[in-house]
Formats: sequence, structure tokens, C-alpha cells
Amino acid sequence: MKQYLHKLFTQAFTQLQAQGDIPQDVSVEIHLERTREVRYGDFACNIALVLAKAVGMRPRDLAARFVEQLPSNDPSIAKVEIAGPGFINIFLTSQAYHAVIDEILTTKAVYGRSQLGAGKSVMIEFVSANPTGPLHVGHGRGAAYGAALANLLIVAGFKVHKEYYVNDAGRQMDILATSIWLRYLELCGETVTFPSNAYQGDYVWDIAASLHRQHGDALRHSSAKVFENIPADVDQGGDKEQHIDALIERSQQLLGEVSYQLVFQKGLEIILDDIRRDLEQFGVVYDQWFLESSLLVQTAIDELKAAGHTYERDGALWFRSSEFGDEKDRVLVRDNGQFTYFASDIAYHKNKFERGFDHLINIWGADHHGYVARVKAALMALGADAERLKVLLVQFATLYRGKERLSMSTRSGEFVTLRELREEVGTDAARFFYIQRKSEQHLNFDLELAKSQKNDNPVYYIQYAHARISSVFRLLQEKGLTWEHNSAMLSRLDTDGREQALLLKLSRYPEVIETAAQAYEPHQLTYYLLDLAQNFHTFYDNKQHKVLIEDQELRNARLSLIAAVQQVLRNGLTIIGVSAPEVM
RNA sequence: GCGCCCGUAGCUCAGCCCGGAUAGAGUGUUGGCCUCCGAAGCCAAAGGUCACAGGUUCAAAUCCUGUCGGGCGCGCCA
Repeated sequence: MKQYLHKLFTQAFTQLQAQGDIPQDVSVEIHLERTREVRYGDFACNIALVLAKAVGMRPRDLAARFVEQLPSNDPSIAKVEIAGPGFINIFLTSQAYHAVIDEILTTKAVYGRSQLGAGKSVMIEFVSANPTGPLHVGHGRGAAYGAALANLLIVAGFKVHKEYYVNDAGRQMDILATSIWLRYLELCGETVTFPSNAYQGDYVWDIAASLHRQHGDALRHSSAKVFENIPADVDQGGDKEQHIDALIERSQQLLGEVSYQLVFQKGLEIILDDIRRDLEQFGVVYDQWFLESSLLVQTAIDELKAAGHTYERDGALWFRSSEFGDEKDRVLVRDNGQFTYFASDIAYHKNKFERGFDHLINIWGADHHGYVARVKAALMALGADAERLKVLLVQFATLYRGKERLSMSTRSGEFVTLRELREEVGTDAARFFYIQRKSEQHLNFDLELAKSQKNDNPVYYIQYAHARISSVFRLLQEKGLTWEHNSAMLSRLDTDGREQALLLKLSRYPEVIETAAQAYEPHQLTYYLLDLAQNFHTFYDNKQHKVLIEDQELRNARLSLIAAVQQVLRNGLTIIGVSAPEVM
């Protein structure tokens, strides 16, 4: 509808230009807006206000010229008014609104689909937490946001590829492997002083136990040997990093390549499986799990080197990122010969670009924002169009239980994992709460509220609307009645009351999809669904609007109306990853 | 110190990108509605210097500058 009106105004504009009312050198972007109040019609256009100065006419007079150019007998336009300082208000016919119901009921799950994306491909990388432990509630927000955004972009006409980048190489993984092995040694009966910088979680015990079941004492070494000449840990007055690094090296020595890899892979497999299962149960699935270990980091570095964007200093290899807009240069290869995390990231993003996606989206935690400039710098240095990469930063979520702020520390043992959150509040509520806020907004996640099955919980409010409609159709059957959709009967619906309000809301759905997709803001959809649900509840509770009534025509018209509402609720809930229950 | 995000009703937040008509929701508070298709619901009332100060504009919550307050980031960590 909006697009249609836009076309009419564009035609009017060119017509006025042709007639000489508007100078040839004036151009303008035509904005049509939904009005806030019914007395201003359905759509308003401020073009006359915008152009008045350039044209040298009073806004209201110019508006009148525009109105003259609009078709006078258009079946979807009831009337056009000039109001206030010079707004052109357009009132649609009820016929135009009834067409919306027809469209929803015929296109069903496809209603709201847009050609905005024009089949362009988008790769979304999200969560990508290190496989060194279970996902925590912080990752949950990235997961919910990424999955909803992916769905939204699909509906908006993009081809979407969802990817999880697995950091299966690097020091953190070595720390994990070493942690597992030390726990394993304890299970073998060795006395071990567990390093302060190792992974403390219970899941490390579980992995160690699994290892022990499978291999018995085959990987055992005496703890005296393991800790021989190892620099002291921080609580012994030493340095925790040096302590753990020395232990990693010792593990590799004592176990040898093959056995060390056995421990390492065991840890990786178990944790990755756990993460994958966790996300699946959260309704988040990926097209690809990309392994860092499959990257050709050296190749990427060589390419930068060959292009003259690197130099050596203090035994390390640096990238001149400051020449590409970063605030300073960055290290690629440390003086000990190891690649930095940044080096892998360059190789990964180079790889992404080479796979030929039209757009790349990274969803990162807000603490990574310092990283954006350097990754883009590297891409520019490699000759890639860094504009194709969009990094969306997601702010942290703070958990509350009512008024009480929950500690997120690993040690507290309270609600650190996504799984625990899901088990307490359920997937639907969790998914909804995570994306209800703009992603760059700090999120206060109240567990009490999410669990509440009362009127204060927005998820249930929307789902309830859906279930209520299902219930009407169940009752319809029980009464032995049937529903027949008939466009002509829709004229029995009111044109200025609650039925009209619902029609209006339904007609806006495609616009919401487009603006939400364009802005990468699925939260807009949650607000829309709340509005739609509210409109429905208001309609439903009014004694004047009973659905299952004697009057067959009106009954069918109202059934068509609520069937359309239910369809749109379902479509929207599907995008944000929340179920649409028939009963609750 | 520099960079990014945020500041709107008691509380949690939309609206800001792209300036427009009386600034919106939920929750909380107060009052009303179940012989009637689901009360997990509906209706009504009260509640605002849009952090502050300038600027641009016919018009500023929205754009620009500065100040104040909160969060985060500024490693040869990942």
C-alpha cells in the first residue's frame, strides 16, 4: 500500500515538474508516513512542507497542486485532505483494507515477505563462543538476536547463511586441554594443585571422567614430574600466566603429540557437542560450523607482507593498521612465533570475503568494539571492500531476580549457563526477553518477570491472543458450525471501531518487516506483535464483537478477521523464535 | 586521556537513523468489568523541565556543539 502511494506521489511530482509548477532542478525524496491518529487519515505526506521554500509557494497551496494530480477515482483511496501547515492526508477505503485479509488468508505463512533483499546473500556469524566451556547467559543474547535477525532477513528476501566460528586453536584451548588432563590425574589418584588460571568448572571434571573411563590410567604421569620446576602460581607469589603456560608445555612433553591431541580433541568434541545441543534446544541452528584450525593464517599474513603492509619490530611482526584508520598498529606474529588471535581473524574474514557473500554481518559482544577498526583495516589492506562487513555490537545482559541483581561470576554458580536460564524460564520467554530491547541497549533480564504467568509477561500476552483465537475455532467446530471466507462479507465489519483498528494493524505488518530488516532490529517486531495482540484482546473482550453469533455473514467476516490476526501473530512469532500455542 | 554505547513516566523501555500535528507502551498505583466465544483478559484515572546548556530550523525527544551522569573498550589476552 505504502509503495503504491509512493508511486502515485512520484508521478504527481514529475507531472508538476513537467507543467512548470516545480523547477526542474528541484529533487526530493518522498516520505509517506503512517499517521498517529485516525482523523489525519491513514498516510500523511509532508512533501509540500519540504518543497515549499524551493518552489516559492505556500505549503498549503503547493499541497493543493499535488492533490489535483492524484487520481480522483482510485478504488483504494477514499479521500485526500490538506491539513495543518500543509500535510497531505490520505484516507484509504475500507475496500483497500479488506484486501489485506484476502491477502493474508491466501498467502498465509508468506504474508509479509518482502523483495527488499532481492535475493542478495548475507552471512551472519554469531555467538562463536570459545569451546572452552558451556554457553552462559551473555551468549544467549547474541544467539537470540542472531537467530531472529537471520529469520527476519530471510523473510525480507535475503539468502542467509548462518555460521559459528569455532576457536579450536590457540592458547585458550591448550589451557582447557591441560585443565582436563590435571583433573584426570586427580581421578587417577594423583595430588594436584589446580592452577588458578585453569578452567575451574565442573564440566572439566566430567570430561576428565569420561577420559578416565575410556583410557584408564594410560595417560597417567606422576604429579611430581608434572610440577617439577614449574614457576609458581599467583597464590604462591608467582605469575599465573607463566604458571599455566609452563604446565601446557609440560603436558605436551610428557604426553607426546598423539596423547596430547587425544585429550585436546576429547575436550573440544564434548564441549562443542554440548554447545550445539544447547543452541538447538534454544531453537538456534547453523548452516556451518567453521573451524579456526582449517584456516590458512600464514597465507593471509604473507599476502599482507607482500603488499608491504607489515614490518618487524622487537622480534614481532606488525601490521600497519594505523594506515587504514585504526588508532595504532597491531601485532600479527608474536616474538615467540605464535600467531595472535587477530591474525586468525584476518584469515577468517579474508576467507569470508572469498566465499562471495554480498553482505557480511558479525554479531559481537560490546566488549569487542575495539576490534572493529582493526579487522576492517586488515580487509582494506587486502583490497576487500570493508563496507560489505557490518559489525553489530550487542550490549551485555544483566540478570535480575526481581530487585536482586545476580552475580554473573563463574564462581557464584548461580545462573551462569544458558541452559540453566532456559530450564528456569523456558525457551519462549528467554528468546523474547533477549530481543525485546534494541541490541545496543543494556538489557536487564528479570527472571521473575520472564517466569511470570500473569498479565505482566509480554510473551504470554501475545501467545494468549493466538491461543484464544484457536479456542474460538475449536468452539466453532463443537457447535457444528463452519467458517467460509468470503471477501464480499468483509464489508460487514465496522469501519471506525475495533475491527478497523485490527485491519489497520494487520496492513502494517509488511512495513514493519521491511523497516526492522533494514535496521537489523528484530525488537521492532516484538513491539508490533504486542500492539497487534493488544488490538485483538480489546476487540475480543468487547461484548459488541462476539464472533460466534447467529448472523452468518458477520460471523464469517469476523472469523476471517481473527484468522488473519492469528496468521500474522504466528508469522511474527516464528521470526523471533517463539512458539505459537493452540492452548496454554 | 581517547573511542564506542546509553540518559524519555516511580520502574523497564519504544520513538531518534529520515525533524512535523496533543511524546507512546508495559509494569507499578487507584477505581471499575466474569449468569456472556479463555479474567494469562478488558476499561478508566493519575503519572513527563524527553539529563543539562547553547545552536540550526517555519518546526527539535529527533540534527550540530559543549557539559554532566552511567556502561564498555583502549595488551606481543582470547
